This record gives sequence, C-alpha cells and structure tokens, in this order.
Amino acid sequence: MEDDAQVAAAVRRGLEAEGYTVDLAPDGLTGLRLARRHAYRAIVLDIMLPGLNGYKVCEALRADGVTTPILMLTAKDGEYDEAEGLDTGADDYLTKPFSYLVFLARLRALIRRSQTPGPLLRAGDLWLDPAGRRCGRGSAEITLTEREFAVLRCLVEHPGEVLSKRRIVDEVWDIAFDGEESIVEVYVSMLRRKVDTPFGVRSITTVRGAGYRMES
Amino acid sequence: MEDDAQVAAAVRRGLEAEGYTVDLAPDGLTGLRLARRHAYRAIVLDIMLPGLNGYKVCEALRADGVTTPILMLTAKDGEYDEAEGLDTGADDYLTKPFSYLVFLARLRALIRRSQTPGPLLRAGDLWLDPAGRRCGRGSAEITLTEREFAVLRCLVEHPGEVLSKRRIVDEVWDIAFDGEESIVEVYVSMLRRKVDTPFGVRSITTVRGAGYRMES
DNA sequence: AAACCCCCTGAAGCGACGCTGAGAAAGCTG
DNA sequence: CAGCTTTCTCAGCGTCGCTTCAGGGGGTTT
Repeated sequence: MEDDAQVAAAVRRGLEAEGYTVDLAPDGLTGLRLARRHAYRAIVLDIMLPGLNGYKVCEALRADGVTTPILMLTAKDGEYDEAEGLDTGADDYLTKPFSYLVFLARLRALIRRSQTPGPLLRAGDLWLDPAGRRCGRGSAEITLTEREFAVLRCLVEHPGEVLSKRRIVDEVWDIAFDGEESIVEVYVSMLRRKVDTPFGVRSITTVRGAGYRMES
Repeated sequence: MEDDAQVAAAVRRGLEAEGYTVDLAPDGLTGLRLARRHAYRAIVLDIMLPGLNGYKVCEALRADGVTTPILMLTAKDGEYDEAEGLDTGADDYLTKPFSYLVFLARLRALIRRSQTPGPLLRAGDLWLDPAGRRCGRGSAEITLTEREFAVLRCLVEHPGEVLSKRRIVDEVWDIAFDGEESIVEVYVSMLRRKVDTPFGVRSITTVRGAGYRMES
C-alpha cells in the first residue's frame, strides 16, 4: 500500500517528465468520479484499490459509455479470473512487477490506437472519410457507391473551385475509359438526390458551360 | 567469445532436447532484429555482446513495447551492476558461471510467469489476444484457425478503415502466395459465420468494389 | 420568339462483384 | 498409416452498380 503510493508517485513524475498531465486518485471511488468528469486520453487502473476494486471501476465506466482506453495493472500471482478481466472491458493488462519502459510503451500504444478516426474531408456539415469510405451530412450517414464516392470526393477536395467534366472524368475514371463526359451529369444527379435533396440544401452547383462547384 | 559461442551452442542443444525451438543471434543487432520480428516466448540475453551490448538491446526492445520475458546473463566480476540490468527491463538475471539446471529452471519460471493476458485488440465486444492467439465475443471464446485469426486480426487492427483484398492478402499471406484475391472472400465468409452470425451482429462490412471494414 | 445548346433524370441491359457450398490437396496427430 | 483439420480452388448464383440512351426542361443567343 505504501509501496503502491510510492510507485504511483514515481509513475506520475515519469509521465509528467514526458509531457503528459496526470491526475492521481487515492481510491477507486475518487478515480471513478474523476474519470466521469474529465475526458482523459487514457486511464491506468490498479486492481487492488481501497474501496472499489479495479474491476468494478472499469465495469462502471464502461457501463457509463466511457470509451477511454484503460490499462489494467494486475497482481503478480494471478488469483483473479481471466475471463472476468476480459469481460469488464479493459484494453490492456500489465502484470506487476513491470519495468517503467514497458509501462510507458504500452500506454503509448494504447493512446496511439485510440486515436484512429482518420482525417475527414468537410464541406459545411457534409463529411467524407476516405479511409473508412464513409460519408454523411451532420450525424446522418449516407450510403454511396464506389463511383459516387469518388466523384463526391473529387469535388470536396477542391471546395469552391469549378471542376470541368473532363477533369472529373480524368480524376475518377480509368484512363482507358472511352465513354462520354456526360456520365458526370448522371453521377452529379444521383449525388444531389442523396446528399442534397433529403436535407433541403444544394451544395453542388452547376456552372453552365464550365462544370460543377462544391460550395464550401 | 569462443567460450561464449560454445556455451551458446550447448544451451541451444539442451533447450532443443527439451522440445523448445531456439534461434541464436551472433551479435546484439541481429538479436534485436530477430526479437522485433518474432514473437518469442522468452529471450536470453548476454550482457557481453559484440556490437550492441545486452543493456542496449534490452532497453531498445522494451522501448518498442516488446514484453517478452528477458533473462539476462551477467558476468561474475561486477563491472556491471545487477540493479542496472533490472532497470532496463530485464525480468531476471543469472550470474556466470551457472549450472545448466539452474538456467533451465529460471527460464521455465520466467515463461510460466509471463503467461498473463497480453494487450487486447477490441472492436465492440469482440476481442482478440494476439499473444495468446485467442479471440472471443464478450465472455464467449471463439475457436479460429490460424488463417482466420490472421485475417480477423488484420481487420481489427484497423477498425473503421476499409481494407482492400489486395492489402489483406499482402498482410496475411506469404509473399510467395500466387492465388487469387478471392481467397479473402472465403475467409470473411467463414469469419462472419463464427464471430457474427451466432451473435446476431454484423461487424465485418463489405464495401463493394473497395474491400472490407471492421465496424468499431 | 424561335432555335439552339446544355443539362437533368428515369429506365434498362449487362457485366462485374461477392457469397457460399463442395471438394481436392496438403499438413498434422495419434 | 489412417483419420482429422486446415487451406485453397472452383463454379454457380444472386445482387448490385456502371453505363448508355432518350426524352424533357430551361437558359441563351440571334
């Protein structure tokens, strides 16, 4: 216990030296309250805690919908049930005693992994996630086909700029494509029906004789 | 030097006779490379190594997040401090000269102690333990074949991201694989039958023309 | 105002894509 | 060596998306 407090203090000093900001909770209940109030980048949780044990805290947090990555510190003599640990929703485990370097590496890995949401392309409240190949307006997700997505992406990547059909065909279609440029008209039509009309807006403007423009 | 090489060879023969598989590195850098690429059950590290010494190797591995238990072999004459060895992240140390039986016992103890749940990959209530090569949903464990596990792991490592069949084949299969990408379809089908259908969910989404996506 | 041009959009064919069951080949275990 | 598991291929089938076409609407020019 006194030992634990010393370890905790050492860990805090180490992390703060790395540039992290650290909040330390003396017991489970305090930790739970802190975690509920703040949006931490990661939570380190000791199983052996005064008051409320680590499992309970973890379970309570997950039940609250807190998705912050949790690193659980388990005792050396694995007295606990493994399945229980998996169920409560921790993201990683570390068995005591551990080296500080390992601890740091695991914590970093955890934080890195939780920052997955890739860069979004935006135009107003319209968003496009190239990595996940998703798209939507506001909180509503919109299902697009491959070609539709490619055309919309092309437009959103150049907001406020007029793109000729020729240019869009060149960027979206294969070089071997020998069809008409009018294919773009068809896709713009379909896009408007999916991303504009249902929301009562008009984000893709036709510039007669020149092409199309994404309003930013 | 020559002595060391002979000791190493003898240790190798002994361990192989016990049924272990052994990789031997002639110098620190080679060892580091091997340890980074493979998931060994344990690493035996001599402090006196050509090129990169044992402390450096150990430190580098731990900084990379490699948690494989490390047994450090130190020289008798206290030029190096034992405590220093433990500081860099070794799990146990042995002072030369030592008896083979002691060595074996310590190694076994290390391996036994290290079999705790490692870092978990998660996607919703689906979990994957790469170290233990186990997987499950919630508290239910799911049995997967090697390939199934590798494909699922590949997907779970990039949650919310669309992975093309090409990319999955590249990550999971051998470079020498010259089959069709459609093999991925077969494995996704089998995975869905094991990890999705029995639980009434659909976590692996098909993105037609693009690939597959693990819903996060 | 008429003619012209550009664009919109619904319909439909067809080719491509993905899913799945069956089974052969290779590997492992007892 | 026999029986089991695992891996991979193949083919059939259903579905979906890409593209074309044609008719209509609405600016623009003469």
